[in-house]
Amino acid sequence: MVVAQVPDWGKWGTANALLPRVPAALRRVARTRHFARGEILYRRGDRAADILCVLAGELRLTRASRTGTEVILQRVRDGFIAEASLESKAYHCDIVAADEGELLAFPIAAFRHALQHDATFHAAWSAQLAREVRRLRAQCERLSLNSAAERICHFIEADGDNGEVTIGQSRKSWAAELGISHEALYRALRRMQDEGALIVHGARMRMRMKP
Amino acid sequence: MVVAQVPDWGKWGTANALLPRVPAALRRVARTRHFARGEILYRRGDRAADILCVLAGELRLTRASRTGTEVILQRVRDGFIAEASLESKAYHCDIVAADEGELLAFPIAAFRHALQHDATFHAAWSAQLAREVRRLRAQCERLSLNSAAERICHFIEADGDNGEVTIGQSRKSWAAELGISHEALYRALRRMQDEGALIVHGARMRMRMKP
DNA sequence: CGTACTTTTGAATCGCATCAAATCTGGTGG
DNA sequence: CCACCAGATTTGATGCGATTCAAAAGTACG
Repeated sequence: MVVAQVPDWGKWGTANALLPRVPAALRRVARTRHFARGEILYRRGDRAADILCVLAGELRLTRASRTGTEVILQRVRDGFIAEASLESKAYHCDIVAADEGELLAFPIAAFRHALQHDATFHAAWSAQLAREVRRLRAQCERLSLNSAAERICHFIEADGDNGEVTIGQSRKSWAAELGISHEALYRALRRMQDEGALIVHGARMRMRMKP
Repeated sequence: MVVAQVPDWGKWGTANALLPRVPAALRRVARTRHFARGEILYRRGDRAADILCVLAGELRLTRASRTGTEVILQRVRDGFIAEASLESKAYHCDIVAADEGELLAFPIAAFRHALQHDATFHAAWSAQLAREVRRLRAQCERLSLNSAAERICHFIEADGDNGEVTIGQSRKSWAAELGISHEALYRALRRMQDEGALIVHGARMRMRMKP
């Protein structure tokens, strides 16, 4: 792995809630790594040696079904990814770079040690896991809806702010996150616009209230 | 809430990994509660006052979609449920009893205090959250499959043991967990049996390897 | 023995997946 | 600057599988 000492902690950790709570001893053993778009950082089954935190770009936790379709399980642009790997010997998913960027890698043993000896940090970590649990429950709920339009509405309500959301990705990969084909997504968006239920401006879209 | 002092800690906690790690101070403030089949213990939006642990029977974390379909997000017969409520003021889902049974309720403030002061307990709690994260990711992956047969196979591989699984619930509610209608489940099971891909014995079923 | 619920099968309908193809886009190199 | 390419976007046609509504048969329980 291409690594380097972390140069400056001050510039990171503004958006992510957990990073500022990382204790000094753990910071000292963290390494940065640059990644290119499309790069596969870890594969399912690889030994889980590090806890990863995305600083720039985008990483995704994915799994390929038997038929070859890629399922997006987590999508992170700022913060920790694959948090559950702390408790297992190997990664259970692939970790791929959707956008060129940079990550922080914390050796797992040091990470465990820090949690064990810093209750504040441990509390922040638990809160992070709880957030991820809630996010995943919302995603399960969304995937249980059986029309494309319903999933789109659910996404805007859950991930958006007051009926408005900005899609931070291509529509094609948004479709994968919603568990539908990209054609179905395009058509559903078109129909919803025609019916006046949705207003689309590029990557920003807004639900319209029913009369 | 109908509560009572916990009579005997020795009889609980054999199957669940976390319960034996609960420190004494927290045990002293725990209460038991009996629940009847069909009872709704908490509704979405209710203030989250307790962390719940199922001792007997079955509790489910559910959410109703706009169209009225019930989505099953978690199903627990032995262990903690709605763990993420530790981090929020209110429950985000309904908690309903699928089978008559009994639960332990830990006041949230005392639970937080115990985590903060007992690193071993806190580590066990984090591990529990991580397990739930992995379980939910598997469920998301399953719900991303778009045929009933594929979801059945995925369930047997993920929740079963070496291609064999015992369904601990009615097929109707299994269908809800798989995100398909119960008719589709019956038909898919029938087709898979006819094709020789699956052997069904009541609640137990086994995948057959391809030649 | 009746009631409530699950299990099972049938028929009709609808929406999504899939394959195909055209257009548009951003980025690369000549 | 333009040609070119890869990938995203968009539209069309077709078939399949799931949903839905309906109804019968089986099962558990008081």
